[in-house]
Amino acid sequence: MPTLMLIDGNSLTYRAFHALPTDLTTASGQVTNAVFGFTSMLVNLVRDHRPDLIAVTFDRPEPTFRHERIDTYKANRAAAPDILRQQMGLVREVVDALALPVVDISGYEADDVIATLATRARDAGIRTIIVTGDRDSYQLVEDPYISVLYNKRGVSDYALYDEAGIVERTGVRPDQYVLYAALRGDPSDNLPGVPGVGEKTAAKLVTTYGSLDGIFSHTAEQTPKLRANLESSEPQARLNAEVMQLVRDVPLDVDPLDLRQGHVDRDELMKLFNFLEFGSLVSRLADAFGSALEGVTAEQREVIEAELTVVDREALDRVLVGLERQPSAIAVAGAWSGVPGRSPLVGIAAVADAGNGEVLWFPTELVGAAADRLAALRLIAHDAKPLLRSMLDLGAVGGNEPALELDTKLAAYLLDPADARYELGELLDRYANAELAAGDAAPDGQLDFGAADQGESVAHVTARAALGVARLAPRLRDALESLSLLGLNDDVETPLIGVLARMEHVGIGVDVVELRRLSDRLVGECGRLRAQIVEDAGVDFNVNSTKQLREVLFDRLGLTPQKKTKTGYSTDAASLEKLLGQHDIIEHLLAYREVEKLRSTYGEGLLAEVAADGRIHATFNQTVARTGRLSSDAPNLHNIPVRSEEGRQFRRVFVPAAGHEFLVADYNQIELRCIAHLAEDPGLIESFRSGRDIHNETAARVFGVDPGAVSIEQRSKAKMVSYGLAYGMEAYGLGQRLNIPTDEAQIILDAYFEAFPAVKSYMERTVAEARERGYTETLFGRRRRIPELSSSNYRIRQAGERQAMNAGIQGLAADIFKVALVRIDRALRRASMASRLILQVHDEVLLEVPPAEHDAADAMVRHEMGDAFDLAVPLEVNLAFGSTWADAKA
DNA sequence: GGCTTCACG
DNA sequence: ACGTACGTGAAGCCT
Repeated sequence: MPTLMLIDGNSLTYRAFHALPTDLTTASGQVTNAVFGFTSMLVNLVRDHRPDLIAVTFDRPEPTFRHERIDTYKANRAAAPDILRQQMGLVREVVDALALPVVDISGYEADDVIATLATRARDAGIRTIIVTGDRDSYQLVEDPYISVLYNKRGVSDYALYDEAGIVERTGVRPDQYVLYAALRGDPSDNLPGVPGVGEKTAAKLVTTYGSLDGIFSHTAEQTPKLRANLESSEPQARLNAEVMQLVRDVPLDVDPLDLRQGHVDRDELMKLFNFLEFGSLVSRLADAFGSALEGVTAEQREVIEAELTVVDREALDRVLVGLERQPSAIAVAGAWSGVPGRSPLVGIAAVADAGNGEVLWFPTELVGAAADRLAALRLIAHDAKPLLRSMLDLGAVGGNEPALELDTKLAAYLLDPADARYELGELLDRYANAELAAGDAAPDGQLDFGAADQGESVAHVTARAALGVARLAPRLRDALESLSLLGLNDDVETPLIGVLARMEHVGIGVDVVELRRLSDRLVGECGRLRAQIVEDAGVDFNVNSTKQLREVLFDRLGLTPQKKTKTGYSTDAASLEKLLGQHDIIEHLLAYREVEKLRSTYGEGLLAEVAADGRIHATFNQTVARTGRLSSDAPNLHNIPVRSEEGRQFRRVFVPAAGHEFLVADYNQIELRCIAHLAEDPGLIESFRSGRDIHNETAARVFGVDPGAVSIEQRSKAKMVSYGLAYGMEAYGLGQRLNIPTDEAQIILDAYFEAFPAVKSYMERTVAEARERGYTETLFGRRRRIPELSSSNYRIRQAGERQAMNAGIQGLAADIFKVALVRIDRALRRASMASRLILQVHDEVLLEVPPAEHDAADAMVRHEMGDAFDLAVPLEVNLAFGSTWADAKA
């Protein structure tokens, strides 16, 4: 007996979508979780059941608006459909590419089409396996002709039901199933059941009475409660039965015997699978479809292997001349004895001609001599910044501007800044269908130089890395182009690498004596406060342990907990402040926390980072922040205290080189200006263009008073709303920060959005667009995936919406600032100035300026920052000079 | 390695 | 009924 497999395309796609994470995407950002899951299921089903005949059914486009609203029991349905809908078309393409028959009769439910085909097949003596995640098809089961392969959940959890299976699962026979289901209802189709009737009761009623009429004519035999429920639900149950009964005679012009796989166009199939990056599925195709796809294999996967030529002093000049004559970029990779860029460079591997040339190894003793000329080449590298920094540290790079053509790590970050890691081996796997040789990468993805014995193994690992870079670069360049990211990459991010490398290399001067003194003072103060706190508590405990502190405050002293964390009551500053006055310990704790933070992180922490040259050389990370911002570590120079007087002392220990002064410049209100521009809000734009105090202007509009009559409180409230705006703040959060009730905060928020209506619609528009696409985009084209937007968890989804609102704003500000950095650096070099960029802090730059360049630097920085980008409002720059970081403020 | 807290924009 | 402001990095505790 031939076997027909009928696959419910919509149902399986829907299951796949919810079983797999939406961060499953192609290099070009297309989410593929549902289409991948469906295809994988399809291949496995065919492999395992070998049907002679097969068809896939599709019905209505996707959950309609009406469905989304009604299906409140599945909150995820409301948020998910956009990126699910995108993939439905791809699922159809996969099915078409495999030349599988599609039965798609608009106007009929897929269920009814399946029921009709299964019935016809039965009449023709064909066995049918129905594959679906929809229980309605249980009613069709009929030995030996029709069985249901029910997708319970996920992509591999199935149950195959024959008649006995249905009885075992539900307690009723397939021909009784409609009756049973009518009593229970189906929330996903918005069909309520009889209250109080679950699996057991429904099965009992059905087997006892056999029909709706039977059940409803014997309600008197039930318990009073069930009787009442049955009687009040009778109309609904009868309606359910009518709706759930599948139609088995849909007018289809299809003969089950015609449902055979057609001729597969292998080129088309491979094109589609390559686009979807379904490499792993390709090898499974022949296994499932046999002769139709025999011989179809995935693109050959390359394991990177390299022969290397060790360059010696004698050959150095000849080798470098050879590289200098290369028409295309040279792929390079560096090896270090420790942290890349921060420890001694062991050597550099280089390969020309897109990886087809000799792989050259410049051992450590030649790097110094070669660095200047290597840096003058057009280079591609994976994470070029440490390499550039080491070349600068070697003192071998003169005036040459390293001409970076592509940084594969940076490119991968731009393609998907939501990713956690961008290690070479992972990118080769993902983008180039290649892999590093076994052992080249440690479990964390970093290159593994073996025993770091500076011998052969280091050279070989590095050589293979250089070759990997050569393989990867063209693929990433294509991916950047297809996402329209080449401009951002070539004009902003790649030029920035050298700027940051130089800033890291130069570092910032520290007055170590002063820092030591400051730190020591704090150590003493911490000790005194700690003793005081222990005395207040009446028991010795570790004040740094929140766990122990909780016990002291809330158990021993009986103070009132303010809010909870995952592990217990919170002891953070906001909670403690609410307890002020209730016990002396609170005041001392707050003081201790502040001083302890300064001591540990900024006192001891900064001292530990001062290098032998008396300067701090932080690392500026370009591939970390999901918004496009930079980050700083070892140490983090982005969070040096400024808000409190005590903390601000630390800015005094950052000092310019002898005979220089600091120039500090920052953008005024850049994020709020970005909001004004993006939202095109006339009121906000006008407020900024007036040049007057923005918070005062805002308060005047929000509270409907004259700008001259704005009170201090009104201004501070308006300021808080403006700050919270870019974060998607709600009334509750505003209330917390202003220390006012939530409903009062709501009134202020409402007034704000009434005064600036375009801001509100911008926020809504942004979230809607992000949900539809699965990612956000800045004006510069910087993308950020937000998979949280399709989470089934309301809280996570809401967080995703706030991220979406913020991404375009913080991201645009970051883009503008990066442009400013590149412009300042370029202006310094063009004018051959001695002033140097030292530091950046999101919207602030710090330069070291010799007295002779005071005025020139002032004018140049104002100009390059102010003109970095044209917004609908001016970019205002504050600028000041000083002899320490603390002094340089306007 | 997770959690809490807190420094900055 | 629930939770409630984006983005970082560092220190210290605890399992």
